[in-house]
Amino acid sequence: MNSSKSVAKPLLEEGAVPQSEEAWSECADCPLRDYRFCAAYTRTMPNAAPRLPRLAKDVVPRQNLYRAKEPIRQVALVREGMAFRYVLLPDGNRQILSFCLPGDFLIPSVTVRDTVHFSVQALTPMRLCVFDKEAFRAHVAEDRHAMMSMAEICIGEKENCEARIVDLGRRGSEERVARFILDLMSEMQRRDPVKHASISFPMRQQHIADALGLTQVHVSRVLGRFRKEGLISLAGGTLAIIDAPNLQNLAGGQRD
Amino acid sequence: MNSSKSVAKPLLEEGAVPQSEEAWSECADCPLRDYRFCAAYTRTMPNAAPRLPRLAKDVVPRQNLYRAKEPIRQVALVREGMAFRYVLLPDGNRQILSFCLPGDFLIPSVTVRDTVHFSVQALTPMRLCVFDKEAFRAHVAEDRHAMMSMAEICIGEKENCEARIVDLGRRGSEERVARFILDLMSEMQRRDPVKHASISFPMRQQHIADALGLTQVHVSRVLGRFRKEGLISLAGGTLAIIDAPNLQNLAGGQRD
DNA sequence: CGTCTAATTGAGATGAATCAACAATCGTGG
DNA sequence: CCACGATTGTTGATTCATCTCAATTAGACG
Repeated sequence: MNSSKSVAKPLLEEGAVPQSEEAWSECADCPLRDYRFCAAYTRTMPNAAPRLPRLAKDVVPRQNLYRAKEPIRQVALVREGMAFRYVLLPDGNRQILSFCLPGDFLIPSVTVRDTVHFSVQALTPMRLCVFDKEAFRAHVAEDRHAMMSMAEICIGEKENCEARIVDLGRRGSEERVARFILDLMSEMQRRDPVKHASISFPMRQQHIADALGLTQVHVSRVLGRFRKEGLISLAGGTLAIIDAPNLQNLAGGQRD
Repeated sequence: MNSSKSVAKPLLEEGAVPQSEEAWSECADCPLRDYRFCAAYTRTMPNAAPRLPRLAKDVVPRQNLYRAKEPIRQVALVREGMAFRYVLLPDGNRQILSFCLPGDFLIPSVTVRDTVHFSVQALTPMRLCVFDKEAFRAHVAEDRHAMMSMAEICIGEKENCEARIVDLGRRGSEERVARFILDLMSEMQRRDPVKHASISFPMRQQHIADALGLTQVHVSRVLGRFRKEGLISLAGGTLAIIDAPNLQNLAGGQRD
């Protein structure tokens, strides 16, 4: 099944010197400047230097960023690109738990945990902001804003999980796919409030299937139907919602 | 479908005087004394009075303890009995997200949220420990142990959600039911380390079905098979695991 | 171009849902 | 203590959504 044999390497090499000057200046132009943790992080800029050094790191699609149950070494935040969190079952099946979009931590629970039970893999080329784990925890422990931001993020993630449970437990395949598309669209819009007619949609049908508890073949059929009915257009990694109202209907109303 | 028409009343009446003396002394004999938040709460006992007043409250099966999207008024912790968290879909279907066992908060995210998207209903008669919401938040904000405890609890809940996503997305009905039973058993054991051959199992087949994304009819068949094969015994609200190894096999190995 | 991966399409199998009837259990009041 | 209605669980027959297997086409990329 999905076998990428690459070995996970630490994102931040041992003994690497955090390039805080360079990293620090980058935040100023970052479109995520005001989003969630980044807002807390850049709060005192440009007057004070950030208390927490940051390092940039680029990764390549299909690269394994973390393997389930290994000790987590650093804290990584997505600056550009997408990744996904997944668990591999003994029978070779894969369940994707969630996708990491720009502004997300790869593993938010690193705040409290040294290990998690899922793995993380890059879906596109990515640029990550990497923090030292202990420094990050110390920072969160003493900075009230950072702490609140992490609490907010973890609870938001739990709410997403719960929404997904409802999808998997009680909705049919068309409903699931429609909601998936709409959710992704609105998440992207929250991060970049400029309204785009279309968004980047780098996941393959296999990813959608593994996230929604379906088969790639079945996802193909559902997307085919959506296209045929003029609800969406999806090609070359770009998605556009053509008939939002009817897609909403198929999705069984708003999510909340 | 599941229509209990009772109106949710605040667990703690307006203006009620917290009976802190009485409540305080009760913790000493509570079997949950050393479990999670309770451990943090009773940490300074019996030398100092608890900083956070507590009130006992009893409720009755099927009673609605919280309705989705209403403002949360108090913080409630289960002392005895069970409840479940669920969402009701427009089509009348119900998805149970999780069960609240002794020692659990009904709504852990009350630490940060004033509202959540699921409802909570008592499954058995319950005894609850109720805190004032603002006092609780103030307490958590200033007590490092309480804070860590809440972080631990919220992240643990997220991990449970993720495990459930894997179940719903990628496992068949027998696997789901077997895991459900084993998980419940081990949760009960964590709370009461005394080894019992059987545990209280108050949920109806409809609850199991709504938790696992199945039908009550199908759950009946699966449980029937389990009984026939001598894996479990389940009657009169009491469950015993007879053949743990084979049940584990059906469940597709350990959960982690 | 040729090769590899991803997507489409069809035919048939299957696990779980649905529909329906019935049996067992529980709680309650007489 | 029994009789009753209400709730819960069991079982069979049938249907349906989704999976599986398999063959084919379309894209991506050197």
